[in-house]
Amino acid sequence: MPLTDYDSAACSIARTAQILGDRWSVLVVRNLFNGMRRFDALQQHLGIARDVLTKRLALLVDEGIVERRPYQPEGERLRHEYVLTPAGRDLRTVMVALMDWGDVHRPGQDGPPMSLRHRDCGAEIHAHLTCAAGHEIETATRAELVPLAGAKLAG
Amino acid sequence: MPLTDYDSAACSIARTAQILGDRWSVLVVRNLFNGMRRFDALQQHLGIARDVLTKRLALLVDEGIVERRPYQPEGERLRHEYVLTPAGRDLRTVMVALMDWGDVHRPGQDGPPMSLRHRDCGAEIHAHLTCAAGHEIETATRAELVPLAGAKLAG
DNA sequence: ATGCTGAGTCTGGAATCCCAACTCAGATGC
DNA sequence: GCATCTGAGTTGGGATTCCAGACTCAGCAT
Repeated sequence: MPLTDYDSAACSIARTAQILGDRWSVLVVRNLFNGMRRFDALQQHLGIARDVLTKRLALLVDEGIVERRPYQPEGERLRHEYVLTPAGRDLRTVMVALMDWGDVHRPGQDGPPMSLRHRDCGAEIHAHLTCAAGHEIETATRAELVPLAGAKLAG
Repeated sequence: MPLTDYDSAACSIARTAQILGDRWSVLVVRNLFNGMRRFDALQQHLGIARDVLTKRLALLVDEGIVERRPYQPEGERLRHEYVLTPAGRDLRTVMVALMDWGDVHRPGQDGPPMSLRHRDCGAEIHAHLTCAAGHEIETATRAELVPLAGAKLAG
């Protein structure tokens, strides 16, 4: 049975893309990774419209990727900040994969703008594919997609 | 200098998200990875509006991710098919990272729908992060982002 | 000549997006 | 007490984009 007979929606890529698949979600998550927590900081740094940011954050909170957490700075009233949940932090592999691709294929004039380093040893961090047997999977390495129990037929 | 002083657009994640950051692009690329090459097949399998698919494919071709290639099936007239370029195939790490996240955090009732296997050895393929010194980077591992020459100040 | 098919293009209405202005609550100043 | 400021949204109107379905077009088949 060809893979194309399986329902496209029953695919983890589709489910993830449904959450992250818009112009802003990925950038919001990236800034949260960088420690930015406040609404106005996100809004100004990204240049996103305020109402859109409100909706994106609400969606990310609904999806369990972001937590809206109250806090009160010294001598100010109670406010809210946005921080990644553990599920959100698990998106780091996705973020690094996106960054790696951009570094190689859209480097800009002056080369890559940022480098992600392992804090313990200072070496650069990159995303890559390996199989469970430990083989490195390069771009040209052949792979095959095998349907499991969770697969559904289309139609 | 805090990271937030750097221009958000001068970021490889932003550049990549600008191309892949909509509801459909990622799914189109996924289907191209699965060997689907023809317009109508993509349109029907994804349920995407025809004009939107036309625009997405044109954008992916412009960006060098997809090649529009003429071919002529036996006894039919000349047609076009869409195939990934080497830059497009480099997106596999991104796709697998998205799939891995979905498998863990949005598994569906019956578990993950698909498994990606190394064709040579049959073992499952996953995306992960390692530093150049060979350390495995887990979700909780601390990392830091270091500005390079390509970084620009905001404003 | 007529029909069929793959690959689009066209059209009108729905949904999003953007920008700017407005609101609201509590802290601060006078 | 009263006006002001600030962070975090909410609201309103116009511009884009999205969608579904109808239409087009080229060449093979009958």
